[in-house]
Amino acid sequence: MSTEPGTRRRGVAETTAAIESAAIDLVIEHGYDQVTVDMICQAAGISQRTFFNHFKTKDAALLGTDEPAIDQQAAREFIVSDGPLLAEAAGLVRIEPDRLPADPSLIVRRIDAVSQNPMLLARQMERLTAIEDELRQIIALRLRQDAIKAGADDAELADLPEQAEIITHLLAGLMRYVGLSWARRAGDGTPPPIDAGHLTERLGRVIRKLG
Amino acid sequence: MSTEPGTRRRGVAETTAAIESAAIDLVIEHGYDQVTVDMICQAAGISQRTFFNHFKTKDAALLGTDEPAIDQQAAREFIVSDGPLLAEAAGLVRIEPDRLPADPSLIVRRIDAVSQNPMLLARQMERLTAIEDELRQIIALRLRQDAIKAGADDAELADLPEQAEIITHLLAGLMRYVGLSWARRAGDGTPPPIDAGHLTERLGRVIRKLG
DNA sequence: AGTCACTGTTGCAGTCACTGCACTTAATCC
DNA sequence: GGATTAAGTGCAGTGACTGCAACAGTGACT
Repeated sequence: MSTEPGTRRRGVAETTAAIESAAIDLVIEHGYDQVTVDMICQAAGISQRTFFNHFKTKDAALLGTDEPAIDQQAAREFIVSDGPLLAEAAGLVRIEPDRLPADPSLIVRRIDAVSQNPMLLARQMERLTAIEDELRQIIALRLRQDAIKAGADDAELADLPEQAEIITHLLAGLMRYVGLSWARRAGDGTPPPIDAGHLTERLGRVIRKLG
Repeated sequence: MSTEPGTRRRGVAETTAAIESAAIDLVIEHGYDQVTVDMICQAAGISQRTFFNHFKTKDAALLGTDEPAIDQQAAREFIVSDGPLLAEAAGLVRIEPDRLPADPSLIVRRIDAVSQNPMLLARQMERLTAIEDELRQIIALRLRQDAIKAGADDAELADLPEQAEIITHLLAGLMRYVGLSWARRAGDGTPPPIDAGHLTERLGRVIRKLG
């Protein structure tokens, strides 16, 4: 009896992927509010309890397991770099490559579903706040580096933490733009890599106008 | 028998304010997760059903009824202004004065509670997205004004909407900072007015470092 | 005084998201 | 072949939230 005589037997990754895929498809078809966890479970062929063993919340299943994180190597380079601060900082946050879903179309479907839904968008923002502390510290280090190079006095150095905080908040807003514009460019095909050069150039033009 | 012989009699505003105040205090004391709607109801002296007649969700009670909105008069001045773009734009978003709670300390307590909690922060962000479209259009007008003054060519003008979008996202991040630092400065006393000059000066120093 | 509409409030029953605990079954290791 | 572990399940319970029906004051009209 190899055909599911009760408890399914598959790897964690497979089940997780099945849940994610089923959840996204259902939300795209019926809308976020109309989809219950029970429906997702039925579509994925599992029990509700198993669903919550794989995902902490319904939203988590829709956002997926690929959380944004700071690229530590890039962060070390960032601190001592001379390049444009904001554009470079935006490049620090990436999705861990080993957590990317096996099915690439899932990402596009997900962005489609998430961008339609304010609730999910808010949750996605919430994820970013998790790494904001880390980000602020890295930016503070970079500011310190820059200030020392420029021969700053003590009063200026003392103000850097506050400045780092402002920049971190600006960056949080910027990252939302990066995500959105990337999704927009992806359309319904395979997502293209983020164009760092393009972002840098455009940001440069924008920043000059802010002051 | 004037003392609550069953159904309380007070205006909507009074009950709403009582709920908000009780909710905030409980969250500050016990933390978001530890506070149930039932607890809030008990503290405010109402039934659960009444709670949900006043607020759609538990989060809504904590965020309050005073939603941020754009000051239209200020917006008109902003479009033709020569001042620092980002700092001035941050001043456009205000809480409608007639929706301010009677008890001024409530705002400070609320920001305190909200800033502690990622869940609530996300919800607050969600509210801001409601006015982001409007904000983007205003910024686009200002950019156009500036560009024409500077004698920009068609290619530059065509890029302005995209730039406006980036700035709007940066601004969304900045507003979070403004709220936080304002609450921090308020401490536990009466909230002081936001110091526009201070913000402008500090932002100017920061923006120079972004490029 | 009697009726009427309105407002603020309530209880109750039910759905949905989510959790803790105890338990089964299938694969794996020794 | 028995012990261990990984994946999954059932169940009972909590907390957020909704729809429905009802009830009590408040004022207004007659």
